[in-house]
Amino acid sequence: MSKVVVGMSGGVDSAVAAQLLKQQGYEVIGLFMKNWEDDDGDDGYCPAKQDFMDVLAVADKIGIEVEAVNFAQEYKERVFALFLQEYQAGRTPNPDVLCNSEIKFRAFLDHALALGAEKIATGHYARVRERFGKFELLKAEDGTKDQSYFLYRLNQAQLSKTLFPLGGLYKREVRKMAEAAGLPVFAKKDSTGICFIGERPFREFLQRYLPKQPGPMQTPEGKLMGEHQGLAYYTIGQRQGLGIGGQGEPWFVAGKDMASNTLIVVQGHDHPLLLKPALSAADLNWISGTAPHPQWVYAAKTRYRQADAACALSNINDDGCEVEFAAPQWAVTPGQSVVVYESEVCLGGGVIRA
RNA sequence: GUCCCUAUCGUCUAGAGGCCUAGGACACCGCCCUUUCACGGCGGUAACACGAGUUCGAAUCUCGUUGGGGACG
Repeated sequence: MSKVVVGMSGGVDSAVAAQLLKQQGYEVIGLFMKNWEDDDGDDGYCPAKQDFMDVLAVADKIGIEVEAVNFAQEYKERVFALFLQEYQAGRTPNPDVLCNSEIKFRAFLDHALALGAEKIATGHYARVRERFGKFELLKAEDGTKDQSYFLYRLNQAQLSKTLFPLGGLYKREVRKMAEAAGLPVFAKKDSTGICFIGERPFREFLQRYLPKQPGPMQTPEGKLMGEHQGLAYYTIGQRQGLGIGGQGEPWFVAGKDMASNTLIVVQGHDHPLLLKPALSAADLNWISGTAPHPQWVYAAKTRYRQADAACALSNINDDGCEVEFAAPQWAVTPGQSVVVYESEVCLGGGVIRA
């Protein structure tokens, strides 16, 4: 009987994942991670505590052992530090992408292996397929919940040890199974916000780490439209929080000039400066271990939950590549990830530079 | 310091006596969406500068006061 360690968050998804594995005859151990403790001194309730209670309740129900681990140190060093560094540089990072490759599928994986597990599992909606000795990352069956975007930084070694029990299921089925199995979290609301940190007023949160740095908000022509609180607090395509009222269409962030501490804003959702026909990416990761053929037609997402956009890759090398889209993409943002697909297969991707 | 124009939600405005318990857009707030940040969808708060008239009835007419804008000073 092979041993699997399941990452359990306290939500429905990981609960059902654990339950399915148990049903399938694995020796299942649940592992609860606490990776964020910056707020522990603050008053107010601690959601992590409730989550752990939920994990215990679920584990008790399906009859598995649970352990809690703390990777707060690792999270801070390998994810959060870079997160802040990117914001400071004016980019908009995606911490959850790093969290997966550095914490869930590294620190956590290592820990599980040390416990004698053969595999780890999570409640992610994605699939792994072994083909010709290689492991492929596939989109989830439930296209509306597909989370392969967040997993594009995984490699062969990581995928070879990973199970995604929910990959072939629809979210509503998962909830039904949870209810049928009597799992107490069957109706629990999906969690959102940065993984392990949670949903919160974002600007306020960033301000705890990055000081305000007010400066001008200008149109591309140089007309002063207002004052921003600090370039780091804004992202390309952002509309809310600019405070530009009055005549006509809404305003959006189109760019940042770090040198002059100026936020560039434009009016109208379809302003040309918000549309980019191509981008360049760096810090690439190809899941198969080798870069895809240039010139073929692929699909890519520039942000999570975007529709796939037809594109071609070129100038692929160790440092980066270029991605050209069939149709211009809206609000392509440095720091976010481009993730490349070939139909259902997630090939990998990189971090957008420009 | 004579005369003229103008004064509506935070902002830009619709409104030319009853259809206005004042409409829209943008902003703002909330909810939904969402394991990033955003986008998006839905909803909400909020104004007739003030006073006195004329009218059955005034945001709309008149007269003052106050605040803005104007090639005689």
